[in-house]
Amino acid sequence: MNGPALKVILMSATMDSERLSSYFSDCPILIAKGRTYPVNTIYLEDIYEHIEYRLTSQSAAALQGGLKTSKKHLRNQVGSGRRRQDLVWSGFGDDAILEDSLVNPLYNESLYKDYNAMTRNNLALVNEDVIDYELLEDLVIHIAEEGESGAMLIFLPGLAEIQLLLDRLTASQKFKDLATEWLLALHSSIAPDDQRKVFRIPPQGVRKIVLATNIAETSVTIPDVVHVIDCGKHKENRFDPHRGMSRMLEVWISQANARQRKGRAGRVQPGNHFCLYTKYRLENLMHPFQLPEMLRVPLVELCLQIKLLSINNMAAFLQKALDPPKLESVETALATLREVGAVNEQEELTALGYHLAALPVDVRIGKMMLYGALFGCLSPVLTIAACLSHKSPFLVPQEQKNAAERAKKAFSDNAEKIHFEDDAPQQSDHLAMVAAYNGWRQIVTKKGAGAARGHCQENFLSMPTLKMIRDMRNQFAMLLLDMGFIKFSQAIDSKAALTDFADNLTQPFNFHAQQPAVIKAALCAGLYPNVAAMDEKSVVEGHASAGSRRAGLSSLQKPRWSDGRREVFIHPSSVNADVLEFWHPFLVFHEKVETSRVFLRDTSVISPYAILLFGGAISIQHQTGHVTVDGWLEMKAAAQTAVLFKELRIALDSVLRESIEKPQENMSSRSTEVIRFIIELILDETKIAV
DNA sequence: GAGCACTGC
Repeated sequence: MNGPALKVILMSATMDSERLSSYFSDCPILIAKGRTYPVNTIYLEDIYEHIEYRLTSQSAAALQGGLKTSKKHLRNQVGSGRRRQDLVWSGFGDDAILEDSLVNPLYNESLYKDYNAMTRNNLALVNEDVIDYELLEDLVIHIAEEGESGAMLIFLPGLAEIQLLLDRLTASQKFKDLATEWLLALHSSIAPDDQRKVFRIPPQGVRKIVLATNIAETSVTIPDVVHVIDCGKHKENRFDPHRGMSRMLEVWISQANARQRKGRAGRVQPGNHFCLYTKYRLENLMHPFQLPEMLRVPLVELCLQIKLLSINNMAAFLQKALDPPKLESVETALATLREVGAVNEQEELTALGYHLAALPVDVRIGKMMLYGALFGCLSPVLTIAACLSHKSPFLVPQEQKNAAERAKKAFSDNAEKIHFEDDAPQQSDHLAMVAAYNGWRQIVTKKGAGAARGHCQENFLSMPTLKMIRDMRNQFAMLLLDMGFIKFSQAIDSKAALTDFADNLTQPFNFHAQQPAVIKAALCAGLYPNVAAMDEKSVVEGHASAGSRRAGLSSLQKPRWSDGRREVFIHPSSVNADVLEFWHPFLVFHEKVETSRVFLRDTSVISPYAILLFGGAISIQHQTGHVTVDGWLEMKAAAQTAVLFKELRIALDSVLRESIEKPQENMSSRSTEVIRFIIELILDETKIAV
């Protein structure tokens, strides 16, 4: 056949067609697009030109100061009376420095010859890196008063910014005088029912104004939008392979994002796209496309899948990708696979790696599921796995924040005392998820969907998320069954009985499903080395009797935590955020994200036993009676106890190897004994004093 | 004292 090769590419609706075309410039690509109307673009300079707005050196200074995105900082930035003070606080105390910093280094007089003096003044002073809420407010009011009818859609980077503008508009007298507006927020953490409100059509004479994140860029389409206001920024999650964690950064959008946002205006009639950035920035400073995903995310799962294809030279293979990742990123991913035990020192896929590749989850979550099956706590571990890989079922409606937090805390405190045999507060976000899911599941089966919906309302749970969690649990359970990790005490006779079999508490894989200590041990075994330890100075021996599990560690102030390399913070949404007294000085977590600080999203307090059994290398300091795990996790233990744990670890490793290499076969009686002994140890820590 | 958004085996 002659002529250019024909390439057929199936595209999802959200794929960036223009970026794709740029990759395949050698052959024509036909792109089908929905019908749209022309959209008029109004840049920052045009906004300044057309609305009465003067950026004074005072207000510009406030914009200069607010480079950080913390909420406190956001609030300071927009407060009108305290700007001078804020400047001092920001380190701009000296007026001479202040004046210097007010000059926009990007300002190019020659570009704006045809604009009026005030516009030029504003452009010379403005710091585009900071969102100007005063301008935003004026612009919204301007459009509300004079713009043609139709909904307004405002793109902002995050929830804090949405709330800030919402508060500003509600407080604005001018805006109140209009009294004909619908103000709505759109964000992924808003309950689906509230999200749906953005689709309603307002009555004649009322204008709908939606404040949204980039959820409205592709995921949610509001048909009647006529005016788009684009602040030009969004948040991006970037994985830093060097530090081994993700960071949420507020960055400039790309030209492609800007095009997509603009397109949100012209779906029912010609529209307007108001940009809070200059034409110069769009054309010369913004990247044509967003940083490709392969360069932003951890490559662990991708590398595991590639290993499964028996491709040995990982780095060379990935260099063939459209956007080859950095070598460092590949190295980090391989190091994680080695750490988890999915590949050996020679980088060959192990039996464990082979099983993990078949599970559609993060490798550590996959490992946690295998441990859950082996240690008889499958049901709760599947729930935790589903929550961590999808999303938490807990809702936090802004208006009922405190009540929602109390509801979650009640699940963690095991308030109903029906989910776990241990009735103590569990200090665990993960066990709160389990309690919430189990409670919901019981109500669904006993009283039906209607009652369950009421239960969700009362307890601030998301019904769609719980349903998704249920489906994911079933999927995971079927995969584990196929692999041979799930064994029934008596054969299941029909396919129907397999539905929700993972919930069956009479089966061996669930013998310990109601014992928090066992579940937490499985968590630690899977998620390790994602653990944090209380700062030495924060550890104060508690009031209860020594040696007892209830001993507790009390601290008058909030304890400080470390991941071994830096100070880390329990995320404020965690049930452990305000706890002063912990059962043990150790936490296990799944995700560590840096925003304003390094936060641990979901945490569970775990005992030193879990770390001794499932953590890294144990080293014993015979003289001092201290044991160190992985060189930084320190605990007190008699030398002979530590030696016993070291031996137990060797026995456990061989049991795991046996069951992972031949999951279909029944475990040898010795292995069964080892597992039984370890579970006894986990359940009754007084057996060996640590 | 804080939460861009998707997807898939």
